[in-house]
Formats: sequence, structure tokens, C-alpha cells
Amino acid sequence: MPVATDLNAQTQRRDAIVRILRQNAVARQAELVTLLHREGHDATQSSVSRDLRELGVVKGGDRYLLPAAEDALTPSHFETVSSFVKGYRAAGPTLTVLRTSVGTAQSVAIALDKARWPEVIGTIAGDDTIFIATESAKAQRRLHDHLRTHFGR
Amino acid sequence: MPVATDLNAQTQRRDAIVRILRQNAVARQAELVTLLHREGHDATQSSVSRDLRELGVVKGGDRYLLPAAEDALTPSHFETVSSFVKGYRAAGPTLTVLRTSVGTAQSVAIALDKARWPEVIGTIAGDDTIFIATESAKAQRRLHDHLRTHFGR
DNA sequence: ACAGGCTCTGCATAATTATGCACATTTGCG
DNA sequence: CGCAAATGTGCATAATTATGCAGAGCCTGT
Repeated sequence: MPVATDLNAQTQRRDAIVRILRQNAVARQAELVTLLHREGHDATQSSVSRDLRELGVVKGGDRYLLPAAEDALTPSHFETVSSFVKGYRAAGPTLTVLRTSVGTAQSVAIALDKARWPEVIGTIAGDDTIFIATESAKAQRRLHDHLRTHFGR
Repeated sequence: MPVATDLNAQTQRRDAIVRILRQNAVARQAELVTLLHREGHDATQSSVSRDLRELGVVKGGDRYLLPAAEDALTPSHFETVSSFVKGYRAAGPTLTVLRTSVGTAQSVAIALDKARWPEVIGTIAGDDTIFIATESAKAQRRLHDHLRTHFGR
């Protein structure tokens, strides 16, 4: 009997995979499954195999490597700006408005762009507001999952 | 009944693998074996598996990718300078002296450096002469195999 | 609220890759 | 030159990864 189909779970699991790979040298998917379980994520080798492909992760010699783009994104960049985020709301099915502390919108937007989340079509940042465009309602949900994971509810 | 242990064959096979991967999208080692056979190289999946690891080749999603360093080396770079090379001789077990047309040593040395052959410790180029340092007699043989493959006997 | 269509999963298993062995050559040293 | 130590291989097979299927939850439109 197949298990729960929790969309949000997938997003969180993938974010966790990226984080884990950034910190550890993982040689096989089975290890990754163990590490994920350790932090409460449900996962099987099957899902991990699919996630890795989806994430563009590459296997070199004896360890999995994040693609250059992801690698370039220093975790600190993202973490640094997380405190600037005040909140976000959907404005229709494809536009999300994110509010930040005054004057920090630009830097938050840059961090978002660097994250290269596939569901994001583009962003525009003002002074304390960022407009994030997504392709569909579904993509918007993905985005919100990501935002929730990184900035809290 | 193991087959021939021809050191030079290994070097040539690996060079061929690099070239093939640079031109084609190869998804499995079996394909690579076929392509190698096609150009006269002897190889089994076993050897290819070992070569790929040794070459630092990475498997991303559904194709093998050369490491960035190798990728950066445009084949043309190397081919362009090959005509400048007059010849080379060993000067002791760890030093190889390569002679080039007057004034072209620098560019040939740069191409050599970009190739990043593991057996090469370092190079110094004068006007028409390049000193290539290798770690051991064995490494020197590797180097000569490489030189022979690219510049002819 | 229901139907039809998508997406995401786990499971079982096919497909691929990695590696222990045994052995042929080569290399390194007297 | 002769022998012990390294290397490099293929083969057979273990170890890993990928994927066809069928089920379960979610979404969209009515």
C-alpha cells in the first residue's frame, strides 16, 4: 500500500537532500535515505533516485555532487536574508507578494533568484516588497512550500 | 585468461574516452564500450568503469560529463599547437625536454598545462624549449604515451 | 461534492555499475 | 638477467540505481 502523497513532503525532502549533500560526502542513495530518516523525513531509495535526477545532482566517482549553480549559492546567503522576511501572501493564483524589512527587498530577491527554484518564473523587488511570478497555481503552491521551509510559516 | 596489459593502450583508450564524451552524449558504459570498439579500442565495461572514475568523469542524470577542467580545454587549443612540437626526449627519469618551433614554447606549455595530465608535476617554457617534470620514471612513461598520442611519435 | 486527470509513492525487479579474483605483463632492484 | 612487487585486465557476480506498475491523495471543472 503506497504511502501518503504529501506534496509539501517532497519539497522539504528535496531541500533536505540539498542541505545534506552540501555538508556530507554521500556515496549512495541508501546512505541518503538513512540520513533523511534521521531527521524525520520519510523516503525510500526510489524517491531519492528520482529526487536526485530532478535536482540535477551528479554522481562523481564516489560521491554525489550538487550542480555548480546550487553549489555557488552559499547557504549563508540565504540564511542571512531570512530574518528580513516579514511574510508573504498570494495575490491571485500566479503572483505572490513577499514583504520584507524596509530596504532589504533587493537582497532577499537576489537570494531567491540564486536559489533557482524551478517554479519561479521571475521576481521584481522594490524597497520592502517583492513580486514573485509563478506559472500556475500549482507552481505557486511549490513556491509557498519552499518559502515556508526557509522562512517559517 | 586475462588479456594483454598494454600500458599505452590504457592511455590511448582514456584519451579516446575524453574525446568521445566531449562529442557525444553517452548514457551508459556499454555504449562507450561500443563506441570505443568502433574506433579500434579494446575495452570491456569493467575497464571503462575504472577509467571513468580515474578520469574524474561524472554522471549527471542521464549522461556522463567531463569534469569542468577538462571541459574548459577546447580541443582546438591543443590541436592548434601540435604542429609547433618538434620532438621530445627524456633527460633522466623524471625530466622530459620538449622542443618546439622558435617562439612557440609558451603556447605549447599552456596547452599542456590545461590538459592537466596527472603525471605532470609542472612545466617551464623558454623560447623553443619546455622542461616537463614528472614524479617518476613511470609517470614519465605516461607522459610520453600522452605526447605520442597527441603529437605523434 | 463528484468525476477525471495528475502527481507522487513504494514495491518489486530490471538495468547498470562496481569490484573480488586470478593471472599476464611490466617495472623496480639487486 | 632474475625475482618480487605493481599494474592492468577480463570475467563473474555483488552492489547500486533506475523504472514499470498500481494505489492514494490532490486539483480542476462542473
